[in-house]
Amino acid sequence: MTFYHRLPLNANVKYVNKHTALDLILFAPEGLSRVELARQIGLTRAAMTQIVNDLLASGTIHEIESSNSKSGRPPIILEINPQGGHIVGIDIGATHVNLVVTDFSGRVLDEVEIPFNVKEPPIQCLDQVDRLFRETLAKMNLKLDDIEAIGVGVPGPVDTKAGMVIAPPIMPGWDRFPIRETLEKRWGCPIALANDAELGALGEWAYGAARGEKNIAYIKVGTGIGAGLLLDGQIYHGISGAAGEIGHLTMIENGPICNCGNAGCLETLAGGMAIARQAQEAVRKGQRTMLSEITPIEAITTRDVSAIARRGDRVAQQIIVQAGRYLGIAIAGMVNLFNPTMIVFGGGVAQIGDLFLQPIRDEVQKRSLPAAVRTLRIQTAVLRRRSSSMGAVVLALSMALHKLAEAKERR
Amino acid sequence: MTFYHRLPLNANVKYVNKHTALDLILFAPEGLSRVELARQIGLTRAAMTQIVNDLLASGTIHEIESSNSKSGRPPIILEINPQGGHIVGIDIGATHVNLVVTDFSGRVLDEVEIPFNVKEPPIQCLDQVDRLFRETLAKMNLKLDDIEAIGVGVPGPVDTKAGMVIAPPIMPGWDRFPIRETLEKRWGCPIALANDAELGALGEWAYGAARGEKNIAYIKVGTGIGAGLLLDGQIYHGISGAAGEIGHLTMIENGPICNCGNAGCLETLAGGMAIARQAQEAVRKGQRTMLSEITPIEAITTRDVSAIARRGDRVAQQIIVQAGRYLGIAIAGMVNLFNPTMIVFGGGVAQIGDLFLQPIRDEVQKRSLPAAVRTLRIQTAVLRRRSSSMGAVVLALSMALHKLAEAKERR
DNA sequence: AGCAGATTGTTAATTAACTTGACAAACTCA
DNA sequence: TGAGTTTGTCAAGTTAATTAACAATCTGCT
Repeated sequence: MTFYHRLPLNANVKYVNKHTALDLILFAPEGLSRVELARQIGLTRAAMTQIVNDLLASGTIHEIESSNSKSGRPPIILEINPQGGHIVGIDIGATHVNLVVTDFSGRVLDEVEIPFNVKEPPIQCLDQVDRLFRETLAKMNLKLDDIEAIGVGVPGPVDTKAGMVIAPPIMPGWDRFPIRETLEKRWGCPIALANDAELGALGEWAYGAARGEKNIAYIKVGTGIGAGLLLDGQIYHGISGAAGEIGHLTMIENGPICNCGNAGCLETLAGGMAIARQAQEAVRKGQRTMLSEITPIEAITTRDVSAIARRGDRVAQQIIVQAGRYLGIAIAGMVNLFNPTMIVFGGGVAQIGDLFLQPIRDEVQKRSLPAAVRTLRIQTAVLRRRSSSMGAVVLALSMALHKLAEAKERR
Repeated sequence: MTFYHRLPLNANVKYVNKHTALDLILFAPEGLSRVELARQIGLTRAAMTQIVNDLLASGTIHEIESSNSKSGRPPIILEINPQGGHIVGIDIGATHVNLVVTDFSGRVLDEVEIPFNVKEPPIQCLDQVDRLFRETLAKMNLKLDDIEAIGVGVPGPVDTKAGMVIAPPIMPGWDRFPIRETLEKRWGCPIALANDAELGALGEWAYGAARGEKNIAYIKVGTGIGAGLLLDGQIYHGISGAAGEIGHLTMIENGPICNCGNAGCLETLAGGMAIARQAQEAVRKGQRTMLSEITPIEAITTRDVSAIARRGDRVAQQIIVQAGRYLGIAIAGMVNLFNPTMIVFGGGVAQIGDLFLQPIRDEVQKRSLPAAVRTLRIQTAVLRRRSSSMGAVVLALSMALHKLAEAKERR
């Protein structure tokens, strides 16, 4: 069924069509011609000429030559004008901050990443992010004025309107802290705040493994586990921004105790924390493994397990495969519920690669509806550590572009 | 983020606004005035007068007087014209067929239900539905011509465009059988085909427990278990129509064998089949219970367990509570994933009531994110056995109305 | 080279849908 | 009874789209 999409309030037709065209250009990797735009939106070429002229006049887009044509006049390709300014994407993770600076075409001009601890007080944390941001700008000889918009991802449920996180499990000190307001005041620049997994989905959809896919899920497997959902090219947020919180699905009714208070949560079995803990337990039990070379035992990290597994250690491999299996069961459930075209795995643990991914694929293959599996692809993120910060760029860029397209429209 | 909704192809603005207005009137329980419509769509009153005149001229809607006004001229309330014709909604379940005939305002004029076996060949099944349909028309002194549209729900993943089911687990004989084509040929009337759980969601949203909710899930707990999702007022279908297939979520890794081939599926623990099976096992084990009064043991049904539980039998109660608990765990996962505003339980087993619902609520409360639980309501379907067939009516009615609004528009 | 055929993009005239602003209609309240 | 308020309509003006013709620029063929 298609109930007709409601136009935004104060529906101005040209407004809608112009911005639709802008979005289409933004997300077409190779650019679009006027004719192609007209076809996709359902307008005539004549109308599209008008709209495109508007966008050109505002400097939002520009024309580039093209040579590939089978017959007839070659189309003039339209692209976002990269000279429009700079965009910054910031991914605030549990244990790191990743920051990228791009131009308006999404090309990464610089990237930095620092270790970080989200459990510290928000003001202190944001100070640290502020320093990183300003240092990077200085290094690039950029001023605050050169930045048109900034996207920020955080690892918790976001209230987009309020610009804050609500009751976040892994960053309780941030509950209702006015993140967007604080940063906007500091940087004097429009800020878009979103959940990091949602941004990962958006990033991989716009620039990564999931280009052109219709319904995707991005699974961030780091210290914790979260999912970002993109339905029909839109972030699906849920009613209170808590959609995609798969880390606390109950996998074993009386399994290991989770710090959320329940038992047998997915995170206690498949996250980075779970892998490290199981490795430490294996050593304590005295199993024959290279993991025991690391001292003290508490220092064993997921990265160690991954490295040692790659060197052929059976115990380490077994831990990773088992984690993958549990994650696979959860993902299989998600596939039955969402029936997406693609699932992209990102975050630190996902970097382990096929050793981790294959048991996931196996379980999904085994446990999901054949109809759903047939149309499904499962892959790792191609933007790697940048998935979320590039998603933040997309969000900020979209914001900046639509503003630019309006701003100069006064005729 | 809001990427601007794309208008349908051949975007005719008036077309969109007219149909948006029509949908708003259709789903406003008490009707709407021109001013209210204008406010919701974002047009002026003058423009709305034009659009409403169009709809009035086509006979799609009609005006009714209203008296409630605080001050100023009382608004003229607009409603769907019930005289537009008749709509039929048919819910083809695994073990029954429910058929309702309504007028254009969704008022039920007649309802019939017969036992049924979906495992028999599709042609035979559709013959049976055809007979039921024609008998009911005859009884009501209606002719085929009086029916403007028919909605049909089936218990499997539907390819809406093709009008058939794809690889359905519980009705394998129907795979790719041209259901819509067959019925359209027989009845010479537009048919809308959809999944029964999706229709349940739609029905409860339009006329039942979930009116005005934004994101809802309808859980059909009958012989099997399936979910229908309504996200932002639209059926969420997934890419291959397999969204919401929660019956085969893995709940216990090495649990009871399911007829889908896996082990520990939700359906083996919480569906109608599971409840009956466990009751039979309890009697075989010689537990002290009223269930043992039923002979032969194989004849014990879910309905028996429900009835005996209501009379205070501990064993029967325990079976139902345990089923509710498992379902609750699955639903808790779904809540973390979807973050809906409401979950509505329908289907035969859900009719048990609070004995079944309370353990579900408890588990969800315990296992889902607090942010998601706070905004969530869990209830039983108010349309009872009619949820899905009323959803089919909504689908068919929407189809018929939008056609009617266009048909007479030639000026 | 030169022309047919194809496709893209533009222009001018026309049409359709919406807005503006004024006003009539129908109620409540003092 | 009249002031205040809200709904609905009307006529004129505005804007964004369509239609239809044409210019521009390529490929392919002879």
